[in-house]
Amino acid sequence: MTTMKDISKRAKVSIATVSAVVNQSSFVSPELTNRVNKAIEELNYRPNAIARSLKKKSTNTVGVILSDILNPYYPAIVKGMDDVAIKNNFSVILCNTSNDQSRFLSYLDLMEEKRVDGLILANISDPEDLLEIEKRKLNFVLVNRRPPGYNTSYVGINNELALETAVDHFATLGYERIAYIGGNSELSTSKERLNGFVKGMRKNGLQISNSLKFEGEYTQDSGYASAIKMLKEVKVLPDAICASSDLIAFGVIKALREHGMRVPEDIAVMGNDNNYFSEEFLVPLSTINHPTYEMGKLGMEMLLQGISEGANHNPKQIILTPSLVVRESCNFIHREKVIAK
Amino acid sequence: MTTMKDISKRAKVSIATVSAVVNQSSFVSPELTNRVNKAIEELNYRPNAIARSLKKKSTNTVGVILSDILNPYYPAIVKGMDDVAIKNNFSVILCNTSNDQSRFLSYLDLMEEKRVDGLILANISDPEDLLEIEKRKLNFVLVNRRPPGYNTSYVGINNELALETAVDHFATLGYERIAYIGGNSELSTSKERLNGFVKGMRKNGLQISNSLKFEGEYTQDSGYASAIKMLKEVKVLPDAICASSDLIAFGVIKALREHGMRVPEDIAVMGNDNNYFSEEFLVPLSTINHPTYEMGKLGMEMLLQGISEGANHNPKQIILTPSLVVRESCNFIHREKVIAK
DNA sequence: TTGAAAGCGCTAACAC
DNA sequence: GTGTTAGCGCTTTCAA
Repeated sequence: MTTMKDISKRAKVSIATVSAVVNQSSFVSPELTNRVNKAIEELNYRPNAIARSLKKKSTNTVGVILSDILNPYYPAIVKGMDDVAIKNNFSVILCNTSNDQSRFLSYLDLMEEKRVDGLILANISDPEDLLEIEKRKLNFVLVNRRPPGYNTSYVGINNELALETAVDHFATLGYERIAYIGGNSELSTSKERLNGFVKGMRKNGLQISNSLKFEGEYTQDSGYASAIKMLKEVKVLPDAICASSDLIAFGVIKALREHGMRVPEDIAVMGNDNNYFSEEFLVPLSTINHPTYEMGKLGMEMLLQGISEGANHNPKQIILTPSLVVRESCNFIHREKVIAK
Repeated sequence: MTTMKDISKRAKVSIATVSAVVNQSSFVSPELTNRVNKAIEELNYRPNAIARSLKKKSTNTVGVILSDILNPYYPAIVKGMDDVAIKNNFSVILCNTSNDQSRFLSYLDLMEEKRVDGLILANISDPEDLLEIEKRKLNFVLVNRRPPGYNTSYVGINNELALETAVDHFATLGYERIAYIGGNSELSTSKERLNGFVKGMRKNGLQISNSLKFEGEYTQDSGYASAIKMLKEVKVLPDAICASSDLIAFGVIKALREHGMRVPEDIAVMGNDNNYFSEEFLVPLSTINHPTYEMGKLGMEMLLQGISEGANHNPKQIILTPSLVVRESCNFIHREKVIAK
C-alpha cells in the first residue's frame, strides 16, 4: 500500500507538501502540485483514513443502531440516513440488534472503540438504555422511539396525531364501537398511539371499552393473536378496529377473514404507518402515512449538525406529521347509522 | 479520552504491560494485572480501535455495498451478514448505491480509504464494475448477481432451477400457453431465470412464443407496465405467466385485475423469490422461495474466511437451492385440458 | 512557499 | 515478567 512517504520520495518533495496537496490545506506552487499529483496517479495512492483519523481525532463515521432491520418500517429510514451521510462524506456503520439487549450493549462498546463521531439510535425506549448511551459522552440522536421525558436531539413522528386521525376517520364514516389493537405498551410509540386513540374517541364522543383494548408486539403474528383473542372473548364485537401498526393490521385482517368476517363489510380496520405493501394487501389497507425516509434524513442531518457544531450545539426535537391514506379496509359506510343520526 | 498511557501511569506499570493485559497477549503477573484492571475500571478506559488498526494494518471492518436497500429482497441478506459479522467481532459499513454507478465508485474509494478488511457486493453484473473492484486488491465476495464468467468467491441462488421449477409447476397443473415477464436482461439473475424458463418449457414439451416474452426492471411498476403491454399487443392471451420476481408478479397481477382478468381463474401467475408479503398479497402468490438470510450469512462467512486465510485461501462459489411455494395464484385447474389428455 | 519534526494511541520486537 | 522503544501514516506547528 503506498503512503505519503512513497509519494514524497517520487515527487521529490516533503511529506508535508504531499499532505498539503492531498487536502488542499495550504498553498503549494503549481509546479510541486503537479509533481505530487503525477506521483499519486502513478503509484495509485489512496490516503489512509485510519491514520488520518488517529491524528485528527475524528473518523467521519457514524454508527446507526437499529432494533430490527427486518421490520419494513426501517429500510427507508436507513436509506434517508445513508443518503445524507454520503453527501457529507460520512460513512455509516450499521448495527442491527434484533431487539437483543446484550447485543445493543456490545454494539455501544464497539462504537465507542471505533471512535465514531456520533450515533443514531432507532428505538430506545428504556431509560436504562439511555443512561448507557449518555455514559459514553458522544454525540447522539434518537429516532422513532424515545424514553419518557426525553426531549433533546430526537426525531420522530406525531404518533398521537396518527391515531387521533384514524379515529376521526372512523367517526366520520359512522363507526362507533371501535377496538384498539396495539404494540408493546412499554414503548413510547405505543403509549403515544394509545393516547391518540383515547383522545380521538373522547373528542368524537365515542365510548372506550376496556374489553376492546389489546396489547402485544409490533408484529403480524401478534396482531393475529390479539384478533383471535378478541374474537373469543368479546361478546359484542366492534364494528371497527384501530391497529397501531400496519403489520398488526395485517395480522388482524388475516384472523378476521379466517373466521369468516369480511373486511370492511363486517368489521373495518385501519392500519398505521403505511407499509410499502399495505396498498396491495389482501384488502387494501386504509392507514396513516409516516414519513420514514424523512425521519432518517432529518435524524442524520441533526446528528451531523451536532457533530460539526460541537459544544455550542443547540439540541432540539423534530416531530413529523403523519397523514391519512384512504383505501378500502374501512370504506363500508354504515348507512343506517348515518341516516339515523 | 483516556489512553493506555494514562492507565500505565495510574497503575504504575509500563504501557506494554497495559497492552498485554488488555489484549491478553502475554503473561502478566496477577498483581500487575489487578492494578491495570483497576485503573481501567476507574478511568473508564476503552481501547482505541483506530490506533490499533493503524498499527495492525487491519480494521476488523468490512464494507457491504448494496444496490437497493428499499427492495425487500435485501434486508434479510443484510441481517444474515450482520449476524455473522458481529459473532466474529467485525463491524459492517453499509453502503447503499440506489443503483447509482457514480455512487458505487465513490463507495469503492471510500472503502479503500477506510481500509476495510474486505468487501461484500450485492449485485455486480457489469464486468467493468468487477474490474473496478479487482483493481483495489482487497478481499471481496459477490452476492446474488455476478458478471458473466465470474466463478470465484460468490454466493447466489440457482436462478435457473427457480424458473424451471415454476414452469414445471405450471405444466403439472395443465397450463400450456405460458408467458414470461422478466427483469433487466443484462443482469445475471435475469439471464439465468430466462434460461430456466426456456429449459423448463422445452423439458415439458411446451412451445415458447416470443411475443409472450417481456423484459423490464425488477420492480412492481415494471411488471405492471409489461402486463399492460401484453394485454394491448397480444391477440391470444396466455393462460399463465411466469414473473421473474415477486415484485414483478405483484405489478402483473395488479394490471390484470384492473383489466377485469381474474387470477388465477383467467390467468395464473407465479412469482419468484418469496417476498415477505407475497403470502398476503391481493391474491396469495405461488412462488419460489429464495434462502436470502442464508445467502447473506454464507457470503459473510466466505468473506471472513478469505480474510483470515489470506493468500492461501481457496476461492469457491456457493449456489443455494430455491424451492416451490404453492399458494393461490395458480391453483385453478384446467379440468377440460387435463381430462382431454 | 516548503520542509522538519513531533506526536495521535497503539503493538511488538527486543532488552533487561 | 516487565519495560523501552520504534514506528504504523498522517496532520500540523514552526522554522527556514
